[in-house]
Amino acid sequence: MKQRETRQLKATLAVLAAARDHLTAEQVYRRVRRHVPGVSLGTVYRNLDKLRAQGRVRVLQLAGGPARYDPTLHEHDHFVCEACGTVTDLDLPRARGAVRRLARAGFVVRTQTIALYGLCRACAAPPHGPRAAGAASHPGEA
Amino acid sequence: MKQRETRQLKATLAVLAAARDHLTAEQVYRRVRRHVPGVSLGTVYRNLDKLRAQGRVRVLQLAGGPARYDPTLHEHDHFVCEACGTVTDLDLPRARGAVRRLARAGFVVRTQTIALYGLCRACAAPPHGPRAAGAASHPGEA
DNA sequence: CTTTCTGCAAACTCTTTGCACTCGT
DNA sequence: ACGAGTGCAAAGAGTTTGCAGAAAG
Repeated sequence: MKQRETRQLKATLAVLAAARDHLTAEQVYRRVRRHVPGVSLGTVYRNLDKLRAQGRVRVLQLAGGPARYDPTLHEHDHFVCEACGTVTDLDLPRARGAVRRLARAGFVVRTQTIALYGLCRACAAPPHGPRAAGAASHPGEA
Repeated sequence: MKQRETRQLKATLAVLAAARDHLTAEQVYRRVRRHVPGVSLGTVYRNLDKLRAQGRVRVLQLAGGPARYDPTLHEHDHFVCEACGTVTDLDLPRARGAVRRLARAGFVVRTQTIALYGLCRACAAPPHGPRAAGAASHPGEA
């Protein structure tokens, strides 16, 4: 029942903490593999879920795509570029009044996620055409 | 290039329009099958996507689960019960100021989705214990 | 008739899991 | 030594797609 500090778990947390973007499980896997060459993707998933259960990582489920893991713990919001897939952190004002009203009506509100979808600055005003979806803005992943 | 009004498409739209909840593709499939017994799930997916592309249906991608199709077209928000899975419509105030600021910074904001997660009234104050996840509140699905 | 759409089934993506073995503690 | 953690590979959910034939216009 007691948590162990395995190399795989430590490396996973380190990768997430070091990343300023919002990595997918696959991306975390590729980076963890640099430090722990033999890791399996299954283990990365298990550890990511463990970290989530402990509240050490947040999971972002964005429209049509793999889950993204966010090491930033305080409640914040996201802008998702539909062209290049980049996720940008935002700090939007929360609808506190409405939440309080729900609470009074008997609901228990645990989390609130706000996501904006559209085109990021780079893709909206392309000097040389918009970037390709997915990889373009995060090269050299291996 | 021209759209056809097939029985399958008509039935799919009718099912969505009649549903006051937020159906998954599987649920739409089961209901469409009542009217067009031979439909395939693949066709339902194709038609749902067609409707989405035409802006006749909105797609809700909620944390860890299948996509849900929402016939309500105006921008609105959702409360998701983590216990029974029910999705409730909300109308929260939008962060218009922040969106305008983003637009001025060069971003193109196309959609904004707000989702609250927690326990609905029924699951928060259970007279006879909380409902089981998933089916409990939507029985009789055929 | 022409062209889009359909049913079927296989393929695909993302994620979870059973099992035997490994490694923290 | 004990048991949580691991690697592997297979299974699982959800969704997409290629193809030959059906059917809308």
